[in-house]
Amino acid sequence: MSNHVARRVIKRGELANRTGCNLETIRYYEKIGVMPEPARTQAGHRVYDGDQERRLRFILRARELGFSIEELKGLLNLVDSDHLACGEVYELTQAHIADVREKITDLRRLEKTLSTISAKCARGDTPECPVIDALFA
Amino acid sequence: MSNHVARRVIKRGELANRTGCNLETIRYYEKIGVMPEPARTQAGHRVYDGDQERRLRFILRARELGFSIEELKGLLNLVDSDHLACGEVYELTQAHIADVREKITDLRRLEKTLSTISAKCARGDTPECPVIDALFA
DNA sequence: GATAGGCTCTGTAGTAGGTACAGGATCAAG
DNA sequence: CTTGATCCTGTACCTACTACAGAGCCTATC
Repeated sequence: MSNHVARRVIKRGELANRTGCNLETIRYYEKIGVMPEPARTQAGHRVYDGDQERRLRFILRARELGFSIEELKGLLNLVDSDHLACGEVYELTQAHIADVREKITDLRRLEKTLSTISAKCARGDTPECPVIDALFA
Repeated sequence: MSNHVARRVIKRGELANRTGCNLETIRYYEKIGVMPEPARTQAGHRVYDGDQERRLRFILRARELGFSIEELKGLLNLVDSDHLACGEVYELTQAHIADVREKITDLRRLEKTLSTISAKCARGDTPECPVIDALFA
């Protein structure tokens, strides 16, 4: 007997397969409140519909783009609100871009320091090592 | 009465102050084995000497340069060994530089994607938002 | 209709690299 | 001798997951 409202619902394993998301991560997203509590079969198995699959893809994409869970929650609040204001999304995105740029700057500085140090290296078997010296300095 | 071998020893709080390291982090480094177990006063208070302060500075500097704790342990093993081979240090450093460069590349790609998406943004109060659309895509 | 093996459920523990307590002991100054 | 700073220990918390154990369920085959 098929449920009269059932239209293409899937279980957790299939959702994981279709989205490439780890099985347990889906449960985790439910726990932290970014995924809604899904419907259940009589036996208690979670069932997901197309909307929920789209939401999960949104979450995964945002995470892929480096949005933290907190930033993601901000985006989802906007998505979930009736009056989605593009300006607010823009602000969040700009803030995130600024974060990313800062990280890039930091890493570039880091790379330069490391390269400079390691360029001095004789690479020999000697106990004199400019890398170690630089770390001790 | 001063201990006959005591020469400029400090306690954990002063070590933290002098190095800028968090107080608890020192204990943590001891726990994970990158800092040695220090001497103790009769009351059980940790005391550190100049060598240990230098070692902590080394650790902090390596962490600042983005070496993971595992990488750091590798460096410390070399430092602690009798036959410090600069070549090995060089290898570890090069591997780390490669990691850093990869992170930079990833973040640059990310920044480009985010900038492209957000450049399309009208920043209006409209419910049409290219950022959200891009995330749902 | 029994059974095998897959799936799902729950709670909990582990990862990196720390940070932050609580509750008690000790130390130094007044 | 008291007060306040420092120290001790163990444990919990943080981010963002991931992995497991032990149980229950579902379906295909015999």
